Amino acid sequence: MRKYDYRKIESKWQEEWERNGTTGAEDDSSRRKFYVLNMFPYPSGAGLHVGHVESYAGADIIVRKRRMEGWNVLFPMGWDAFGLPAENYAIKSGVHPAESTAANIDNFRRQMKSLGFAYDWPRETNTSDPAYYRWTQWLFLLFYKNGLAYRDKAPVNWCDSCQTVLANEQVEGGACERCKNEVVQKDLEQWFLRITEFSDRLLDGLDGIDWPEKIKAMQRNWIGRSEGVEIVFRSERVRKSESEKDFSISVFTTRVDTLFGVSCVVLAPEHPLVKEIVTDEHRATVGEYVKQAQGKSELERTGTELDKTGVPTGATVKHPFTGEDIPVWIADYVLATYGTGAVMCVPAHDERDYGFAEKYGLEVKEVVVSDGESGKLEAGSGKIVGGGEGEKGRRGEMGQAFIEKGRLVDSGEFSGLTSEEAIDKMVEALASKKLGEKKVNYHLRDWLISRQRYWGPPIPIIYCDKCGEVPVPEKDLPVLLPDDVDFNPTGESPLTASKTFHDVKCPKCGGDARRESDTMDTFVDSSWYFLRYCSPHDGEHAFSSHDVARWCPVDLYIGGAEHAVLHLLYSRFFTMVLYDAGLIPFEEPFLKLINQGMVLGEGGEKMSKSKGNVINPDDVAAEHGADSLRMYEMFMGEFEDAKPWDTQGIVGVDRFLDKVWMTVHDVVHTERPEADDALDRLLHKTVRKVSEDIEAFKFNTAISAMMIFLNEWSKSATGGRETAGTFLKLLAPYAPHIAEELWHELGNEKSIALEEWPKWDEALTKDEVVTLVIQVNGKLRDSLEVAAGEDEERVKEMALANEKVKGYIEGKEVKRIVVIQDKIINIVV
RNA sequence: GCCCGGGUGGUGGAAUGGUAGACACGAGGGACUUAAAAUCCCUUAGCCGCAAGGCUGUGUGGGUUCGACUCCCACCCUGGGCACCA
Repeated sequence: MRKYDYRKIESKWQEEWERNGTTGAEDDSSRRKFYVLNMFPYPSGAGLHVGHVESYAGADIIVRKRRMEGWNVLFPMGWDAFGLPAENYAIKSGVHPAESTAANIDNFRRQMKSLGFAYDWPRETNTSDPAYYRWTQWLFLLFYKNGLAYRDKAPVNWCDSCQTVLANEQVEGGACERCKNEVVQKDLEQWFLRITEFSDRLLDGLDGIDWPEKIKAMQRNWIGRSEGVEIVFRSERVRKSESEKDFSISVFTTRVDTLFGVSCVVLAPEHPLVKEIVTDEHRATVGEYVKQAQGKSELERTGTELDKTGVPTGATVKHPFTGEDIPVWIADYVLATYGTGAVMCVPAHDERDYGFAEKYGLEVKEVVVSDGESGKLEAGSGKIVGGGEGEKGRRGEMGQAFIEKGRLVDSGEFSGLTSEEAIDKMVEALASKKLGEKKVNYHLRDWLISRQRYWGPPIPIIYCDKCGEVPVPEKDLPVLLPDDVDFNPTGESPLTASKTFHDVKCPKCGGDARRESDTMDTFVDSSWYFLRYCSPHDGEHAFSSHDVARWCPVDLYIGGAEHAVLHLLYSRFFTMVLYDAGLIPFEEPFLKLINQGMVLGEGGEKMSKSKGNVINPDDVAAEHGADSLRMYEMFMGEFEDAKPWDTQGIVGVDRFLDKVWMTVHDVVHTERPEADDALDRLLHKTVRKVSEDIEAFKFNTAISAMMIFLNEWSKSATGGRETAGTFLKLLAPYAPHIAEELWHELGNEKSIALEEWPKWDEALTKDEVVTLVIQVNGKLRDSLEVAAGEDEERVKEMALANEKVKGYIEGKEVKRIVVIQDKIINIVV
């Protein structure tokens, strides 16, 4: 049985706060601003998840405390409302995505309000609202005008089950991140955003922002900057027939120092030179191999690990230094999309090359870079031999290639140089022959934003037979999504089915034209939503530069880590583009990022429908109240760690809140004296602990401190209205409803959310009497109660006079006494 | 393979060089009650001991230090991310 009716007081105060606009940001530039943002949710049919609650409650606590401290805080919420699930639901049920999305949003909003999150509701934003996506389209045109949006035919990722192309970032291990279906490569004409132009800025910017190292590392890896050398291998071939022309192959390598170990040059099967260079003798086998490689999915090609396949082309190229003939092969372990689509194969110094060379019995050149200890590769076998003991033997066992740097051997004029020196010298030598130069490559690809689906913002482009690609004039925005469409996916956008949409007049020449029928990736919507919140009702601009300059960048961004190389990378890219366009005065959108830890099921496994271990926050709130739910999630463990749900554990928080209720009521109804010295000191300690812990996101230990205080206070006969008021202010960010109710029962009129955050007196957080631990040789033997700040000599005397201590030091020589003031004394004998 | 984390009671977790296990759950015992619920009080790392007390203990093995969960080295296990990027 609960001690109070949380249902009644929670809904009462939620209505009251909404009526009085208690939680809004103010248009007041005289106070310090603070912009806290939760990643906005996709409003799914399943409603809010306890993981959402974790994230939102953490942000809400920070926000409420900062507001009480006098900051002008912006804390908005909105909906990432476009996306596939709504469309898939429409295919199944016939309900229009706009309709199901609106219903889901209503449910999400109801849930959020029922949990008392202090969002600035008048700023609510919905990406599927024409008033929003009009500006998403406007931003696309801005990119287009600046040469940052382009259409290109390229091999792209296609998901057959979602019936659309995907960005590289949306492919996980060769499968669609959404449906886990295998992704295939297709050559299609698609729209791209030129994110690669920002590779270095996206990389460098990471150094200046306060984000988890993990996310930064993921972005660095994803951008994948790699410095190396592009080497040109020339054919200089002796022509056997007219069809055989001279050619040259560029390869990219980060290890030009191993150039004297090259066994062959390997092209990706898709490399454009393949058809040109293959000799008549090998044309059939090469053609067969290329066909077979293209039939393989990404998953098959990358899944085979070290089992390399390939075929020779019959062609040869000249080694740039020795002039030796180097055979040219094709193999599908070489990626067409990275570097030049061709590599030099150096079996002695690269494990993949080693595997390839071994399989096909290619000539394996001996080690050309050595650490001076390792043995050489045994001619022909490729095994490292003659290593001897220790280091060398170990390396031999692990086999294969020596991939570290060292000193060059058997490398002509470069022999004897270190790898680093050799790289410089070789680049110089290659450059003078025009056979090579330094080159930087990136893993990052341009962002493919076309989607062959309905429920997204239409790409504002018109194709005219006469004028070609024509951007929709700004005055004609938004390009509205039509309603007369067939949702069943056919591989073409459902928008092509709409005649009213598809057939238009060219804005330039007035002739017959057709609209681009693809929509944009929903990640485009979410790349700028944090700007829209600053002036959500602006009908003239995507955002007001004035308001954005006031509120942005976002000071604190809280959300899941799953967006590391998606939303979090794209938003940074958008921000840089808008900065360059002179529209915003900053280059990084989110100064500090915190990832909440995942809330796991009771067994410690991920919550999932199939496991049947999903906890519904509505159920928990109905049974325990919103305050208990919020507070329990904060108490479960460290905010950033994954933690399992424990249905039994929440009663601890119930009991705590009940005890708060009883204790404050006792204060209200009896004439309790104000806190005595001991309780007052504990209160000051608690104020400090809670204040500091909130700033450090250590909500669990802040709650623990409040529990400790309450346990003492409820037992004490002292601690009146003043104590109660201070305590309730500390509690208010965590459990806003009960705090508000009791605050009013104490006789206050104004909302506790508008009160001032309590301060602590540093002197009162220190005890007058401290427990001093006595150790002998580092082992705990006894303790002393002494006045704080007691003199060191005096403490030593007391310790040596201690009866227990005497027993341990009797007959031994005291070598040293270590005294740490007010903490410990260690006697070394 | 590479890059981040993490390993502490029956459980969630505290403690970032100074009394390991705060706080909470669970469990055991007691009070109140005709009874139950609720509440309150006590016990709760392990081992030895009637007790006073002692010994052991933070994944494993070493090291630094008066003192190590905390710092250093090596290893084991585990969660997550990336992965034929040349």
